[in-house]
Amino acid sequence: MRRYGGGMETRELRYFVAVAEELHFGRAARRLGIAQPPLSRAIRQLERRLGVTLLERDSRSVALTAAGSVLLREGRAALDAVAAADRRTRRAGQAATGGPGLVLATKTGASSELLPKLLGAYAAEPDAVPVEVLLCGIGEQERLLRDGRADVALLHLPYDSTTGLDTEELITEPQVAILPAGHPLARRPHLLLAEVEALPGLPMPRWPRADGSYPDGPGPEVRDHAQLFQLIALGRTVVVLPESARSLLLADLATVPVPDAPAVTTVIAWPPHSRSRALAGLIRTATRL
Amino acid sequence: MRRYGGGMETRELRYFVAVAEELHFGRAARRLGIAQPPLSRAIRQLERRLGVTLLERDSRSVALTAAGSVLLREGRAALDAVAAADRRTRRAGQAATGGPGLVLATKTGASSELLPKLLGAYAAEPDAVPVEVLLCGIGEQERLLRDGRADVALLHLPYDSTTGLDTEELITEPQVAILPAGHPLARRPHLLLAEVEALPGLPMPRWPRADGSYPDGPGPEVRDHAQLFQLIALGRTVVVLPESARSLLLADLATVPVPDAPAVTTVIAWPPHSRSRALAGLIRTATRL
DNA sequence: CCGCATCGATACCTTCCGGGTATCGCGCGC
DNA sequence: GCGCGCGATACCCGGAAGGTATCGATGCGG
Repeated sequence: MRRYGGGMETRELRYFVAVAEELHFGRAARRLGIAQPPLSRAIRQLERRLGVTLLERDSRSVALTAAGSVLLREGRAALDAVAAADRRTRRAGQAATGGPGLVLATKTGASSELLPKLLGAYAAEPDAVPVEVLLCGIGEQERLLRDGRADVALLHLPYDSTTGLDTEELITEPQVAILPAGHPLARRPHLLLAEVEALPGLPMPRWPRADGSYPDGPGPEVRDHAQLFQLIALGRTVVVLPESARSLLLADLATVPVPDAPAVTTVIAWPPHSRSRALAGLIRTATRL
Repeated sequence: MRRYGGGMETRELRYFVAVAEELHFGRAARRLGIAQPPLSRAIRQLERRLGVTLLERDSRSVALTAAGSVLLREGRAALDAVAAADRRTRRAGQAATGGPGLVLATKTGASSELLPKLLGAYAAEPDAVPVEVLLCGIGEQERLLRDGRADVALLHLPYDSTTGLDTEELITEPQVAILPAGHPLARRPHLLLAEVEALPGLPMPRWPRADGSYPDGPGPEVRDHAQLFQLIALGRTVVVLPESARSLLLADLATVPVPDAPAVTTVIAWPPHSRSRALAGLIRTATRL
């Protein structure tokens, strides 16, 4: 049995996170749908109750203190946990009335072979529940698991981080370079990573980050695999992907093994404390594939 | 940038967790320091807003629904995260004024060789901060990390669970049986686990669980290593411990290797998202020992 | 079968706090 | 110097949280 001394309210956390992200009380207030004065007051109260200065403010600028950055990081995690509690409880309530039993998050276009096999095998289990598949962008999965929008995800090491998640390895596969069918290197038995990266006139594509912005660089900005493959066919870029990406290839593309590229391991991941009956079943099915 | 739609307040979560743990509105209200009617109302409001029945109540008993158990589990995690945000922010504010920079949790009596070495080596680092050591009971460490009372912990696999934590392995050591010096088996070169467990009249001791209660069984209840060793010396029990426990042994005790007992790995563990400069330094020092 | 105790729900009142409007104080730029 | 942007302050209002009294149901002992 535990005691939770009357601590911070999530409202205060939401307010602080908004201000800390905007570094501007007016904008933060607008984003929160309240007026600016109550927001100022709320932050001051929070600072007084914590006995800590969170924001250094003069009338021209607002900046985070060291304690403020800690609360920004921890506060986001806490808000995610609260949001997860909310969503998962709602879903648990509706599960009885036919809603999806599990939400699985995976990267768009990835695991095109594994995923149908997994869903098929699981659906055949005696106590299977409906599985909703959530296709999402790069690096989005961890967030979805944390805030309760997903119960389980397929991640790809070493690209995705699994810190704070429980995982089981499913398959490991080598990577291949994907080239236009007519490219001179397309007939080579294999390529080295360095060779692929140094291909003149064929810079690696740039994927969007979590916030939607693109890193700097020479390569084209791509948003999904369809776009990517078309650009490769046009001879504008090149990419190294796990072997299984072959299954969604266009006709005029060729693959060449890249033995020194790190092998990609597909893992099934879930938040550590949530071990529902249905989730356990799905994981068991996955590891048996 | 993320939006957190106006969701649950921590007060509601605290209330629900109290009721779910007590399964009794009156007791829960007393525990929370409020009257019973506002508590009933708060739970009803929570249920209405979630659109989910959390508790099945007739006027004689209260029981959790499936959704209720989900909210109990997720709510505890969320409250821990909020408590962690609170505590870590407070500490970050006081850190400037000389408070402890890091709080390390370890089991009382364990790692008696490793811990001083680690603290010594870290203190010698150029940018070391003060480290407070928190001695705690079995299985308490995960909780301390989760709710922010500790920043880092020493855990012992396979006894402790590391789900949801980031870890680095430090050392792995075999286990030994600890016997009274005069015991007939004390002169054997090694013992099998089965032999130790079957010792007539020497049942394994029982350790308290997280909630303070003891599992059933024939062995004596022990609370710490001093108590345990005294009981062994008295010939009332026997135990299998990692080799390094030798360093805190009494004179009239003997150790015998137990090669088939699982090796114990000491790991340093920390919550996944909190990677402060000081913490990174401590972990680096630890892995270099 | 009838009090009686127990426990959650309801009714009603009070207080306090979250939120709004108006305004101030301050620093910057035209 | 004057306007303007921004955060802080002052003040008011409404609603929600909390308390007291009471009800209604249920199980139990006499």
